Amino acid sequence: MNKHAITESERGQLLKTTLLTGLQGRSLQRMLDSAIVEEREGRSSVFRQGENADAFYCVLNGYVRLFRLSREGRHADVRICQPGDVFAECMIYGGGDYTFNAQTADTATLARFDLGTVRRLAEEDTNIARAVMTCLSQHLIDTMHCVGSDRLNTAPQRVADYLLERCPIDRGPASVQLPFQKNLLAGMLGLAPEALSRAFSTLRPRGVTVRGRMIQIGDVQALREVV
Amino acid sequence: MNKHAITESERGQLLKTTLLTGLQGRSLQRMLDSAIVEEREGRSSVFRQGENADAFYCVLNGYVRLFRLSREGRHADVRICQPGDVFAECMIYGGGDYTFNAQTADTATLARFDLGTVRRLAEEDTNIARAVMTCLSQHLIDTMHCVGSDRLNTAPQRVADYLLERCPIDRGPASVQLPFQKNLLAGMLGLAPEALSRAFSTLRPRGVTVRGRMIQIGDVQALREVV
DNA sequence: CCGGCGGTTTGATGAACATCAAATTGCCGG
DNA sequence: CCGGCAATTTGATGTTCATCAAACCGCCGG
Repeated sequence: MNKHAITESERGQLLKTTLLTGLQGRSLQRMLDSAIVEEREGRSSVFRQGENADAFYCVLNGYVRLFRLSREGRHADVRICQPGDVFAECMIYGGGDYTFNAQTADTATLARFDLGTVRRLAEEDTNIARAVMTCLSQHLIDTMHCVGSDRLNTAPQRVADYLLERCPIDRGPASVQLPFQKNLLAGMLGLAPEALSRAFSTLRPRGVTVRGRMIQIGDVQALREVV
Repeated sequence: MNKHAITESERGQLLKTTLLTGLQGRSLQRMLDSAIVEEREGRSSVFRQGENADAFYCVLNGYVRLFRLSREGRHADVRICQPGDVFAECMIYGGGDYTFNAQTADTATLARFDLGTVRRLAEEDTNIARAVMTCLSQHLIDTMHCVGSDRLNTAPQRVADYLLERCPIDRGPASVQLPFQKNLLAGMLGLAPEALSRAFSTLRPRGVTVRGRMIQIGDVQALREVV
């Protein structure tokens, strides 16, 4: 793993993250100054469940799986983080140990923030406190949505939801390019990879065709009926 | 629904909520001053999904279901709130509309906080900001735990988890008194009531006996093996 | 062009859980 | 103590999804 201070292009990516967007001037600079950039290999562990929490992260590039392991060794993704996402920021005020594992899915660039430092900054600087609260709030809303979605919708419905959410248009045909392996999408939707594949098959009569990472949607309106 | 300013005994209960515990002095007083207490009947709707969000709540007494409805009318609980819990606080900085429904399960006493007012207080008062962040963080950690638990554990394991978490002791026999109907427990664990009942049956050979709301555990150690 | 490898799909099977219906229990007011 | 109602349990059944195994595909290095 390669650690270094922040470069100009990384600065641009950091500005797009849920945490730093909305910050400017002195507040922004303080946050940027406290960041350390890490270049990581694929499948590298960022932290493990049970370890003492000392940092949280922004994803600049690549993907990170957050997951838990059962005693018997089964594996369940809790969240898939993309560029722009922030993770483990709940530990700033959550204290104690990490409650899940984090592992890069592919080579990834992360910005690391020290928990204590940011906690101090948040207490001094109202703007930073607001940024943290906004980030936590959005994250909580998303996670509650995830619980509801898991409990309410079947696999094809969750897949249709995902596709519709990144559909630029409202009606007629469209195409969606998956930003990562189907493997990760399965984890994001709480499915085994096989189940994702079958969910796509189920959607085929509804006008969804799959070619690698490229998904063609015959009619967006029609797909909306599935959900 | 009966609305009134805060009484002395309600004050005591509010102090125990995730949000106000940790606050004192002037900061605490500001929050208390902004609260309105609502006495509600059972099954009364606190707010609905899609409505413009203008308030969040602390539960002083009784229970509140947070749930989503599918288009076909199916129903899924996202969270069951108990006395001491705070809900919809993610809207302080989440903005926009409520993303789920809230309904009292039984007669309940809630403290209502105006979103705009508390947002303003949080910007002025570092202590209040810290309280909000702590509350959001804990809530987020719990909700992520819920996602992982739903995806990783079977019904009997989730029930065992629940029982063990409110078990005062570490080994030997114990008993746990459910604070509410099994109906609510089922919703909390993401199960149909029938599935909860069957989960208890599954645990019977492991030394768990059920008599109404009173659950007897033969050996806590043994139950821990189930998880 | 060939072979190999990882990711994906397909097939077969079983476990877990929802759903519907009916029996049972618990609880409350009379 | 007796209904009566709601909550819970039990039974029967079907759906959904995980799991294991095998086939398939795309991609890359030789």
